Amino acid sequence: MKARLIDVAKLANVSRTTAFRVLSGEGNVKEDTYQRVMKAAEQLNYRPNRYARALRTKSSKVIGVVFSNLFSGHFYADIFKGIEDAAYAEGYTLILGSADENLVKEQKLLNSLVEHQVDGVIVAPMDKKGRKSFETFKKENTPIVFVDKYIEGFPADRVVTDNWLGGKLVAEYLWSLGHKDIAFCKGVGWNNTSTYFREQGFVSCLKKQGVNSLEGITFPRSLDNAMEYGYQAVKKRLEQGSVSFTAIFCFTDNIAAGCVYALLKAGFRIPEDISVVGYNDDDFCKYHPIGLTTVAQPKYEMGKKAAELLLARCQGKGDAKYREITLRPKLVLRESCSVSPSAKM
Amino acid sequence: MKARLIDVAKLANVSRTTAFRVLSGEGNVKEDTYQRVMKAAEQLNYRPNRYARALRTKSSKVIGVVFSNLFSGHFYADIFKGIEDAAYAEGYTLILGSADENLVKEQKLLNSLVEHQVDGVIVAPMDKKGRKSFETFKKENTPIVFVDKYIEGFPADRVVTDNWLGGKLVAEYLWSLGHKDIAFCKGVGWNNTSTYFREQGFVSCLKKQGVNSLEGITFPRSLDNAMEYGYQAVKKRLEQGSVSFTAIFCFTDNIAAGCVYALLKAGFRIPEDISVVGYNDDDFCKYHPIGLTTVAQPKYEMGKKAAELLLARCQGKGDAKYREITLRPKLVLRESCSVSPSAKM
DNA sequence: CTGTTAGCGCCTTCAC
DNA sequence: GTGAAGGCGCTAACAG
Repeated sequence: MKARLIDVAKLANVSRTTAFRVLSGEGNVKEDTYQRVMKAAEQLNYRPNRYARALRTKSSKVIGVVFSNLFSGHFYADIFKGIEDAAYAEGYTLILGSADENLVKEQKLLNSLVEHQVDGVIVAPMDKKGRKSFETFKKENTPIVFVDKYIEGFPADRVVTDNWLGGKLVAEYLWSLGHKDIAFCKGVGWNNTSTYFREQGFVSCLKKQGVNSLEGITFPRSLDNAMEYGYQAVKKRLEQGSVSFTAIFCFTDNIAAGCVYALLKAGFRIPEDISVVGYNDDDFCKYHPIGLTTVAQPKYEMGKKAAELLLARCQGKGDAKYREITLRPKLVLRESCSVSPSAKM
Repeated sequence: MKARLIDVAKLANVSRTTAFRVLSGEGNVKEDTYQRVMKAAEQLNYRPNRYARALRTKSSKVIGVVFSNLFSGHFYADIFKGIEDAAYAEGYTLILGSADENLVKEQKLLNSLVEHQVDGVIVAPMDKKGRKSFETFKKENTPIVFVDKYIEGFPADRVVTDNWLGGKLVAEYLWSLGHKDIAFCKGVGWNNTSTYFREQGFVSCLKKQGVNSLEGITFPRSLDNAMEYGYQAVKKRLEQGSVSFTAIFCFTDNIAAGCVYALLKAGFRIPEDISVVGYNDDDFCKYHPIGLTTVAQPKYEMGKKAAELLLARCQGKGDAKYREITLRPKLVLRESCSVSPSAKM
């Protein structure tokens, strides 16, 4: 299935050696030959097999990293742990890469994984714009399992939580406390299924109830620090003028932490003046001086299930039909929400 | 250097196939033969070469994990990012494993990395008791670079920060604020160079100044959640009776978050009644309602330097002498410390 | 129960 | 400027 050096060579009508010389960039080759080989390689989507190479050169170009403990208590960290446990139990090893919210890097990582002949991949795709990368990858016949986020209509298993429900739970809760002027703060440039459904569930539920005002608060900058993002978003909003909302729903706990900080600095009391809800139930929520009300997702479970699904496919035991596992989120009540001050008036 | 299947076979006086049958546990072999092969394998410390195996079986037993972003803003996460950037720039790939504060698991991870023929490893060793694992590993001639923590006297490069200085910085600062009754809260069972020196720097500096009391606060339980640990440690201490200290130095920010929470719940004001200092300068410190004073370490830098050192060695460019790079920590002042209430009296 | 043999895909020496 | 051939270490089909 996967193109080998010899396939490229044949297509270009040269020997393996010549093809190698071209592709490795070493040795002199006639311009014409060079072009033919390059074209053939591209056509076949050739990627060298790193295992063969490592075997031959005795250099794997892989580095092991062993930490005494991982960064647990955060969203992806806990998902990773779930994957790790399930994978190690079956003797599998993990290569981890972060796309840093950068589509090109996501693509590159996928390519690198093809070279590594991985048996499968677990991906939290960052944006539907990345779809093409996955389509290319899929041609290698390597199974993909989406976790947390997914590409709609793509032929792959997936394990997610019900984000629509998550948004709805928050909406209902805030509504039940009498909040009718509500804001939400999501990451800018987030264009993925999770936040999309979270927003849909939240907004549509409130609109149906007949909310007075529903305001989106954002700050247009890159996302390397979600806490800073939440902080800046609220700060900017406050500078623009007085505020009518009595509650904010933040799409992650980190954003919530930043919002809370900005609100507090500006003299608001939480929850008396403004209620805040986060999402994910990261560890710190519980130990935040204002216990953060949030929506918990079964993160570890998600990772574990994703790995199990993938391993089943790797071992040819996967269902013919792609599975779509949807786990339930859960509202975790703490102290950052109270009855709306306007309702009390 | 590394033992191959054929070496085992020769030593046991059997064919490769028989040796294979024994080691893979498949097929019937005479008890006597079985024993001979097992003994030979152990003697030679044989580990199958996963590249050869992957090439042959067309299954790598490796899974790729691609996340849209990583859990940045935490200690090991940022170190990992530094490693990742340096490694990817040179075409290297990373296998990440967490030992979960478990020596056996650390050992297993190392073994797995040997099978993977990694070109090198970067390790934050969790305890000097794990030394033997590294010695075994070292026999494979694979370079090791220690990051953050290290095994004393072990022949390997290392990149750390000056933890003794970090402890001293905190001690001097608290002393300058007039604190003379001070507590510290470190993780239980932590027996590594980082916390050891951190404690030494802190304690010895204070003793020299003539501190009134210096109390260690701990809670003997496993460390899966450092925030909970800090919380429980303080809670337990408060239950035991009244408190004389006016400041607590926590060995990580997570512990600090837990301590702060417990203190607040118990009615103490921070920093008016008790000052708190953390360590690491994780992102959340800045957005904590009580801005957390802490000690920043150049985490990303540490990871990057470690990777550079390792890559140099992998490419035969390493110094004959092992390098010991020590970076400087920095005290970050925020709002969780103030002049000692006893000094004001 | 044990051994012989061939080949995975790549890189590398050597010969033309 | 190009090609043929061999081997890295392991596994699996086939013999005995």
